[in-house]
Amino acid sequence: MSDQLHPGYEPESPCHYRRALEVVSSKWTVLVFYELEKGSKRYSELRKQIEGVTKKMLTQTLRQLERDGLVRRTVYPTVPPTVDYALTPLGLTLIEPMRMLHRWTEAHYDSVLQSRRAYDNEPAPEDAAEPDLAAEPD
Amino acid sequence: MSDQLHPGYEPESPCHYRRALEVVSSKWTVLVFYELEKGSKRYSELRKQIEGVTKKMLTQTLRQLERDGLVRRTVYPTVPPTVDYALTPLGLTLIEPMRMLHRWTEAHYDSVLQSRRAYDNEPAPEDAAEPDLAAEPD
DNA sequence: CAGAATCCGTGATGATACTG
DNA sequence: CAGTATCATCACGGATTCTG
Repeated sequence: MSDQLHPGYEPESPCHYRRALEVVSSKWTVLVFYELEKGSKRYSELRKQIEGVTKKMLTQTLRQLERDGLVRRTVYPTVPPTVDYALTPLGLTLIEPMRMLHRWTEAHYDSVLQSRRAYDNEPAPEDAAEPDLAAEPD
Repeated sequence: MSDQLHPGYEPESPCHYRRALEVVSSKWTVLVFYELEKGSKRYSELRKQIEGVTKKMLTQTLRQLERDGLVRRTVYPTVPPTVDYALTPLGLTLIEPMRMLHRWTEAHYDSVLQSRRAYDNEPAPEDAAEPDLAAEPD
């Protein structure tokens, strides 16, 4: 338990914007959420669905979500251990806000990418005399 | 190799959930957003409002937002440089989703904190026979 | 199967100093 | 005022090994 997901900048974030992200913004959290949205799943299930996640990070993410009361962990005392994860009622309330972000991305992510490309093509606006359109040849 | 603020797990996040966070989830991004929501501000203004941010991080955050097309940077050629930052129309569209998260936190953050405390008081559920209510006296 | 423990690289972040 | 540049740290996250 050496790894804590959230470093201790402050005991509690003063801003509600930050508090929300504090709960959600981990790399794998959203993906776990996305999977559990569809229903409860086993540990190995999650590992298969969430490509690229290591056991360590998956466990760590799930533990944090459990600690925050967003996910409930159920252990069945079978001979090979069986552990089931599901969203709690509290966790379910987060689905709506996350869907909002989801829809925003669907609607505007192209614009973001476009803006990034445009930005990356402008070398360095040291002298803003006249806009030079000859950025790159065709 | 050529990585900016976001680690290159993949060229572009396949999941819209993650894409949204890719844009928003930086530590200072939300705070900058929170300030610019009220109107355009100068660099030094932002530095004063956002406590604890260094010039480096503020610049880095603003540059990223500018690159993503969410913030517009305006330089006035005064003798002491004056730089103004404001949300773009695209940036404004992000306010709504972020408000959702904001409200979620206002409504449920107490539950999260409560859950954390409860979780931290349970030492180690090695044997889950019966729920022991005598965790620790007050 | 579902983790725990360990080692370790990398990169984000913070502090400081310099610039135009 | 509004940055840039450089350095140091340290937690995040990955890979591996061990366990019940």
